[in-house]
Parts: sequence; C-alpha cells; structure tokens
Amino acid sequence: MQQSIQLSVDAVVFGYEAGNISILLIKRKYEPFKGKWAIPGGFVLDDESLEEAVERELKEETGIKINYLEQLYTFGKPNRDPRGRVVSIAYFGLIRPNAFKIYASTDAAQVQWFHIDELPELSFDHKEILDAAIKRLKAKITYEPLGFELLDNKFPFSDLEKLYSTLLGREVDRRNFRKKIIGLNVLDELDEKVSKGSGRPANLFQFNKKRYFHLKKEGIIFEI
Amino acid sequence: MQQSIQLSVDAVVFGYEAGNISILLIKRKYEPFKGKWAIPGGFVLDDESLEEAVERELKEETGIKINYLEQLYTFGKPNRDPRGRVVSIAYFGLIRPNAFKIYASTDAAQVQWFHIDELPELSFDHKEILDAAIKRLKAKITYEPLGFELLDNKFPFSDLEKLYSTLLGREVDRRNFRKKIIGLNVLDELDEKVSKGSGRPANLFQFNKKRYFHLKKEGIIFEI
DNA sequence: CCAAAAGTGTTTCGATTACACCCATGC
DNA sequence: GCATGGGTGTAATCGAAACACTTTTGG
Repeated sequence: MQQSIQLSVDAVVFGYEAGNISILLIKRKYEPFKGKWAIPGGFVLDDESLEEAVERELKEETGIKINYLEQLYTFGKPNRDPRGRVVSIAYFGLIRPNAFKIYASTDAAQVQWFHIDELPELSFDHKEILDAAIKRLKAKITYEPLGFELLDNKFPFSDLEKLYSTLLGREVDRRNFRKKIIGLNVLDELDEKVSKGSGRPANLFQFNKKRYFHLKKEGIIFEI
Repeated sequence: MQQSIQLSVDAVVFGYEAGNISILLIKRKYEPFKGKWAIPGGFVLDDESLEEAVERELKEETGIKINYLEQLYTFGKPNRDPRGRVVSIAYFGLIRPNAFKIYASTDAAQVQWFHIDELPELSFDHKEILDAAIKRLKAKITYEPLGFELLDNKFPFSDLEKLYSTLLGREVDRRNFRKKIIGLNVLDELDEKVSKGSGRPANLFQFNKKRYFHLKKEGIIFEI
C-alpha cells in the first residue's frame, strides 16, 4: 500500500466589524493559480496535528493567530488540485479583524479582507469550500450563542443585535432579541457606558465566559 | 514538500431493527490490533474519491453496499495509528441490517452487528470516532426527517415511532408524534394492512421520496 | 369476549411575535 | 430643543404538550 496523496488544510476565516462580514483571503505567490486569490492554507507536516497545521499556516501566511477554529469538511475529489492528488481538511474560524494586523509572508503575495458579497474569483475548489463555510456559519447562529469570538470584549447591546441581523440577513425585533439574550444569562452587564457620538450612551456588556462555553457545549436551541 | 502521511477512511454503520440500534464492526485479520474489533475502513487509493473509498472498503470488508453515507469528521492526531501517520476521514451510514447479508473478506476475519449498548473494546481511536457518530446521529433526528434509510419500504406507523423513541432514548407521545409526522407530508398512506399477530392490524405507510429528500435538503426543524 | 395494538381530538400551557413610547446624551 | 440611538412591557397568536377512550383484529 503506497499512496501518493498529499494532505493540506485550509481555513475560511470570518471577520465581523461594524455590520460587515468579511473573509480573509491571500493572493498566491506561486503556481498553480499564481496571482489568484485563495483561502489561506497549506500542507500538513508529518508530525503536527491538523489543528496545529491550520494555526501554523494562518500565522505564516497572514500573521493572525485565531482563537476559534472548527473543522468544517474534508474535500477530496481526485482532481481538485492540478499538482496531483491533494486532500484538504477545511476549517472555519471567527475573529475580530481589528484584533490583528494582517501581513503577507511565505506563499502569500498579499493578504486582504473581502466583504462577503464582493469576493474575487478563487483558486482550486475554494469557492465550494467557502460556500460550505458560509452555510455552516449561518446555521450555527440558530443553534448556538455566537458573538464572543466576533465582538470586542466589552460591547453595547446594539453591536450584538447588529451582528445577528447581519448574519441572519434580516431585521430582528430589538425588544424581543434583548429579552431572549438576557434570558440566556450569558451576558454580564457592566457599570460602564459608551457613547457613539450622538444619542443616549449605551451600557456595556461582556460575555460571561463560563456560562457562554457551557451553553455552547450544551448546544442550546435558540431561535431568533 | 515531501510528506509521509497516509490517508484512510472509516465508516460507522448504524443499523436499526425491531427497536434495536446496532453498529457494524469487523474483527481485524492483521496487525496492528490483530484479532480486535474495529470500524470498517481502509486506505484511500490514489485515483478514487473519498466516497468511493468508503464504499469500496465497506463492500470489501463486510459485503454491504450502503445507500446513505455522510462525512462525519476527520481524525488526524499524529499518533492515532501505530503504523505511522495516518489521517482518517470518518463517515457514518444508515442501513437496514436485514437488507444485506454481511460476510467477512479482505482484512476482516469476522463481521458482526453489535448492539449500541454492548460494544466490545475497539482498535485505534475508533471509540472516539464511534462516540462522535452516535452524537451526530442523535442530533440529526431533531432537525431532519429520518427513517427512510432504516425502515423497510413499507412499514406500520408504529415502526417509525419506535425508531424515534429508541434513538431519542425516551417515550414519545403517540398522538402528537403522528400529528407531527403527518403534518410534514412525507408519508404516503397505502391501502394495505399488516398484522403483528395480535391486536388491530396497522395501515402501511411509505416515504414519499421526493418530499422526503426535499425536506432533508431544506433542513427542517422538527422537534419531537 | 378478552387481549393486544392501532387510531383519533381537545384543552392547556408556554413561547414567539407584534407593536410604540419615553430616556439620556451631544450639538 | 432637537436629533440620535438606547431602553423597556403587554397583548395576541401559534405551536407543543398533556391526556384517554374507541376500534379492529386474533385467539
């Protein structure tokens, strides 16, 4: 049994900021698809775990270190890579774009956030991977609390609300949403206010980590 | 970039019959773990897709051809296989145990259905894979219609009900369950009855394939 | 006629939805 | 004082849950 299959990992990284969902892409420095945009990723080394591989590649290619990464799906069609048989394990991650400075390095000629509705043409079968990731992300918010990974440590309630309405692609009722979230008991209200220039200043909240991760594990069903 | 990682696929196959959930295991013919039980699976060939690989291995090792297979998760810890670095893509499948005759062949010394509560010790990290599969199966029935793959073509309503109560591990209200399922419009009622020896004979139903797969794709939320 | 499983409706309860006005601040 | 975003409660509606008796057959 001698195989010549190579193994890679790829990461779809979602960022959220001020009502915009974006995705982190790199411009490829080498063939194949030189000069084209792609999801960050690369080959797995013999002695590292898959998670270590994604984290390393992300760091190398884009400069970010991500806190939330989840395995998405494994793509393995025989001809998905022109270099030969490459099977790729795709991950998806969430991050606050402003939490890290992105910079191109090995393998990447350039790194850039793209708005989810303005994506360039992608290399390999990365469009397919990305579509799967978007689908998963949208499904996730209906059965898990989400936000900790995407919002600042302290945030006004309206940020969370806008995050959800953006991800859901529709308006949410402000009062009902607040009731629901407060009822989940994942937020701690702080004795701090913030003003956005005009209007009444908002109370700041932060996620109660313990309760948050507990709920994630339980897989709370949670309709907005 | 020269890797020496090998790629395999494994399949957790669930069977259901008369109120019992069982899992298909093989007894390994060769080292490592010779003589121990394991999930069927094996190495991916260079020119076949991952799905083709699982189907082939299942056929070779157990004799079954499965209609419903879904990718579960990819396991890739560096030391999960004593032979070296092997990354395995796990699938899970559903089947009616009586639909196929199982028989051992290549790589397998024996093939057997095990009741889900009476599993033997397993090789490699297969216990972990199995646990993930069980978790997924139990989650699935709450957001997808399920049953087509596990029940006979024609079945009395009580079979579906028993399937659900078994998978959920609790009683379901007969009237409410029936209302719910009928409301989904996935069943066609036949003009045929079947008697189970005693009691009133039951009407037979069958799944309306078109509607069933439509609902699956939509990902209906469906609380029992 | 008795045992055994199938079939069937209504009421109760809780959760989701819809909806509008006052509050605190900056300019 | 006015423009801007923040904060709050109640009534109506819908879906889920609870619940028990009648029907059909075999023995």
